[in-house]
Amino acid sequence: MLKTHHCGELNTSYLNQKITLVGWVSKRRNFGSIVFIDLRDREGITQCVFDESISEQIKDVRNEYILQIHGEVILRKDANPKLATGEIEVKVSSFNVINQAELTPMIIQDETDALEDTRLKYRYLDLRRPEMQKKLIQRAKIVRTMRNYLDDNGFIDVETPMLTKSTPEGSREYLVPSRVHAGEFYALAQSPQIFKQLLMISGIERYYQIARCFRDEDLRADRQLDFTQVDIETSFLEEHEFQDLIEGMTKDVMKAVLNLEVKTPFLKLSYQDAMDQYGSDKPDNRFGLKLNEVKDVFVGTEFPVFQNALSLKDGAIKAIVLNEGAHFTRKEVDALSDVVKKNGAKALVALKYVNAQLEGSAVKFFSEAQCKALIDQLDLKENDLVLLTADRWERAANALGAVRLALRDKLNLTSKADFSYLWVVDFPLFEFDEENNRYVAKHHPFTRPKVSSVKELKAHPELAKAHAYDLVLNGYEIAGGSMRIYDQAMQRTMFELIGFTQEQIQERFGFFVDAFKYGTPPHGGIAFGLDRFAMVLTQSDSLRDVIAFPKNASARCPLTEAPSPVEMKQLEELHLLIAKE
RNA sequence: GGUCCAGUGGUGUAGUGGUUAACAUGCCUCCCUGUCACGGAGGAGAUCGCGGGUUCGAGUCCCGUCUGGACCGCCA
Repeated sequence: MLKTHHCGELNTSYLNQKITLVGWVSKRRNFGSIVFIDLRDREGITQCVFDESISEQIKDVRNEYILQIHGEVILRKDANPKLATGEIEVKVSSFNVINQAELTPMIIQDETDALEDTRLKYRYLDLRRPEMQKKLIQRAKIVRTMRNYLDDNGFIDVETPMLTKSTPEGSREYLVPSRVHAGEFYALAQSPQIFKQLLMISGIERYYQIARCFRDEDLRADRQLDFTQVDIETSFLEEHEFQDLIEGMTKDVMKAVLNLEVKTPFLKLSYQDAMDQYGSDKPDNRFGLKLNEVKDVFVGTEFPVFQNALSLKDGAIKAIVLNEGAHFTRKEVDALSDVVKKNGAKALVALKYVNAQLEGSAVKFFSEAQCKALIDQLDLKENDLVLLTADRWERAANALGAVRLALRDKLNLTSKADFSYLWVVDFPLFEFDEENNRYVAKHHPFTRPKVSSVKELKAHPELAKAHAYDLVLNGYEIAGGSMRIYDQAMQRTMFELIGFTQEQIQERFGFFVDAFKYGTPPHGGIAFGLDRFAMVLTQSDSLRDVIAFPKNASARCPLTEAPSPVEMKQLEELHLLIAKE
């Protein structure tokens, strides 16, 4: 037996026992004739003491060597309350060096000073850090809790193909050339969407899968090329029944992982309200600074910045009031103005309310009545800062919503230890793609419209709402789903409205449309972004902290150096040629 | 595709156009019997990402390029 205990379990109840531990040398403290070694494994750290009878022998032992130590558990002279094993130590009688280690390129402790690039290159060392191990363990606990809940509620875990058919709609796909069929390609699944719907048609009724998905899009701190979805689909449930089920699962996860009780039901906000109040379809509602609509106040103003919004049917003038914000410097306001511009709106107008008067370069364009109306409507207090953006409704709301988040970060208005869930519901069914001059499905083309008939949908597609819902946690979309269309005519209408010809429908989704003919149950589901969920629950800043071997922001793996060129022979087998640049 | 930020011993940072590039940590040697971020003495370790330019003189200014990060577009 290599070891009798692990490095996190010994305490005073083991006093005087002879034990054997194996672990990595985390730290040496050398006092000449007495040497302390912190021995580390995945469960924790135990201090081992080498007294004068043996200290000379470990003179050459270095950090990250793997030691097997035999010894006796004894009480410490001075306990270390920071360690779980801090009341005891092991008096070493003998030891073996199981393996040596070269000097590591980074320090293996929680407070590492290494940059992420270095950490990813030596990920196997980075993952030795207790903090990283804790995150992986918490992630596993999230998955286990979700599995248990779903298993207990009659769900069946079914695997669906990763190599599947290309459906060039939605995100860009990874194509995989077929060796057997020259010139033909699989696509890596962007999601098991179609298969899980087919499983409903098969009568599986309740399905889930921990599914790896692949999307060839640019990465972000909260986006990876391949990521994990907890994919769920059910038949015969109403939207609210399904949401209740998901809330129950979320509650279990919070209890199991963080020992937190969360209150259900979660708040439900319509897309319209979320945008109006928070300027986001994934609002962080842990703090105030809600948006106000003040277009009415400025009707008839000469102020050029507001003219366009006032003339547009869907124009809006949105305002945020920041209490005690009047001290903001020009530079600070300019930084917020940059946020607005970056998010697509034209300009940010800043007004200060001091000495019971509005101040700011825009004020000269406003009538006294307009100023008074603004002060009343926003209920301004002395030293308030008012931030205004005028544009098309969605754009103005979105831009000011970004300002709201910038203020959150600047003023530290939230804590990562606070968790707030909400649903965003009643999304528009379509959005208009100006580039291609057509409607596209906001969620996806299988989403059930909230309309009474095909006729109604055809008459006013732009007005239709969707049976779609996003679960939002602290400003992150952690899950998204919908009730699906189960009517053939409705599904065909959806495809037509987003501009597919009959031939295209047949070519891309023929098998799917065909399946609908044979008794499709009402169904719907959701997909959790597991990585993102784990990121928020572990209070991490980046998805990369909860993925063992992630890609970096430029879609490379610094550890394996993927992607890489391949040999000509491989390309030939796949019937491929690389075009010269 | 775009915007912004960063690149200096192993690691992480400082560095106002001017001497031998500084600090912390890690590493090596020696000393130390109660440390736990141990302490003390000494030491090694950098062609300042790369290329070009301005200048008497560039880590510092300019241009290009590469790498990394954040964001916008994109992510049905």
